[in-house]
Amino acid sequence: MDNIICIAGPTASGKTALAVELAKLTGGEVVSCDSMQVYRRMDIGTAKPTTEEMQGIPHHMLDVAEPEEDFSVSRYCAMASPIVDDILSRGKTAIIAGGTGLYMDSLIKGNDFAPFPSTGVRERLEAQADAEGMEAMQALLQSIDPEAAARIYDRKRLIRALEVYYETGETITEHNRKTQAIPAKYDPLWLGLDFADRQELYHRIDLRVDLMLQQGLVEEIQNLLNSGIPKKCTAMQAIGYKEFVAALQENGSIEQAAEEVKKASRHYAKRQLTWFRRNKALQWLIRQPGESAEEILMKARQILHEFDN
RNA sequence: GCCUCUGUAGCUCAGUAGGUAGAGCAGCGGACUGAAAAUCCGCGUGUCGUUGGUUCGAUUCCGACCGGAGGCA
Repeated sequence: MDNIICIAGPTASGKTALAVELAKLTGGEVVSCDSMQVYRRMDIGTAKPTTEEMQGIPHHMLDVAEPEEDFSVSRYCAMASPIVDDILSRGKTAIIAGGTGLYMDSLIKGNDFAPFPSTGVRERLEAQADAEGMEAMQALLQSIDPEAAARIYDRKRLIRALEVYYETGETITEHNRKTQAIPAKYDPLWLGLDFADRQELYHRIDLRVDLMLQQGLVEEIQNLLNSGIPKKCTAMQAIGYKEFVAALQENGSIEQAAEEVKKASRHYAKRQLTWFRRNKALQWLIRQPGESAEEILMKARQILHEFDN
């Protein structure tokens, strides 16, 4: 097993704090695995760890892109993988913590991604989908990659499957089969955070959203808007941003937008759990009602200890 | 006190011309290979307020009672 600990879990489950504690314990460094914390000037709404929360522990993969930029899994892996290698080469533990399951799995597996299409390809497919309808696109994919057509039914993935074929001449099914055959790049210890009582998680989410508002989330968003950031860039799709942007620009109430943020966060937390649950190597640290973060930390230490011996 | 309306899923409400009921939201489950905080798929048993009556059969009709809203005094 490599000297790597992955900490997965839904939003507001305590990943940031546990990562720092384990880093202090093992002499490690934290590698954030979060698709939104990579953006600069988006601190409050992404719950990016503060300097105080970091407690002197080096954190990587935070503030590595401008909000106007398009970030992606492949870019994340290209940047994070050398960082992990560097930490390991210095004999330290890499603690990969975050809630973006696709990024985390891809980093660990060392996924190779089909290239992004040259300019215009995606736009052309989008236009074609608008003009001819999804059934036509489905039929098109059926003719070049029946296997993918059978399992893909949402627009985004359908278009991606087509563009990969047009760009590389290889179907997405072939591409995926090849990358899946490659053994995983790293062999980490997987830890997962969850709550026995789901309502407890949801309550924490509510509190966190209220706290973000107190900390000045609306001002942070106003600053981004004042800087002229395009509303439809990837960063502005973040939960906690898109809802308030809409409220600000359409004269909606902040209170109502806050409720929407809480709701979207609950849905998101569920999707995160669904993603992580299929990882059978992951050892869950389930927090029982009334249990403290310290008790969870103790359980984590126990698991680490077992693996050291 | 009287009159009218109302009580169906966690919430908002539909419906059954008498044969025990269904939408949205919430909630739950799932998928996921260069947008992933994105994108998409699936899941609806609940004393039909309580209690009598009519009926082969009542959530549905009738009565009483208990909530709620409004009106008149």
